[in-house]
Amino acid sequence: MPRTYAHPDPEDVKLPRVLFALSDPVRLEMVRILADREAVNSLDLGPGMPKSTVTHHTRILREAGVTNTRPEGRNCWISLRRDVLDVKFPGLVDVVLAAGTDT
Amino acid sequence: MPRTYAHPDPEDVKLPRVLFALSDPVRLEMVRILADREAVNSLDLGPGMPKSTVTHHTRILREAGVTNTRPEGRNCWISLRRDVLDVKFPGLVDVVLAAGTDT
DNA sequence: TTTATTGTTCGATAATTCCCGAACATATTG
DNA sequence: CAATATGTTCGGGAATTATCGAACAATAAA
Repeated sequence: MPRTYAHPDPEDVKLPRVLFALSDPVRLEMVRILADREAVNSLDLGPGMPKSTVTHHTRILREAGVTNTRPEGRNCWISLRRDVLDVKFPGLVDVVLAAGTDT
Repeated sequence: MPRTYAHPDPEDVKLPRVLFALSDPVRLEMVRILADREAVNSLDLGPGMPKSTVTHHTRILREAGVTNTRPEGRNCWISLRRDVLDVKFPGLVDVVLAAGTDT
């Protein structure tokens, strides 16, 4: 599958795009799943979801700068880019994670 | 003009919708304008912008629960619903305002 | 090498969103 | 009442987004 994945440089991670990436319930849930763990296999972010749909959402998160995607074998390890997010938008990830699932 | 405006109850203010409302540069700028002041006349939120476009964006902010709209005469005073936002999503508004205009 | 697994890419469709002009409603002012 | 100012509503057109099946590429395993 994937050879390389383009990630925005930290200076290109913009708030509106990040907020948009987080504004979808599906992607918000993905972020919640990622919060606890170091990295997660991409398809595990959307259990029972069509693969192409998972790809769609993970791509939006990645291109917004919210996540990092590291290919390994035929898997994709996805993680939160907290290093970037916590510097550029301190508290944002915490705020989002603090909100309950149904809020 | 307007007689009444529907505002979501605090328990109906949901994070995805709030984040979506904030994910647009135009609306983000509106929120920045609102941050300092107690209330702002609606059309002052979109200087030089078509009125119907201002209405469009202010409606999305209002229906998401981000702003309050109070009609007075033929004006609309718009304000941030910090009372609700700061309780439901503590830190969110601060995070957004802390980010520079170009980030 | 054949098979199975993981994930992407490519349509296609339905739904949403954005932008704005024109017409309208409401309220103030002359 | 007539004229003006503020903001909404309606309509349409362009652009984006969401969802997903089908075909495909790449890797790992048998």
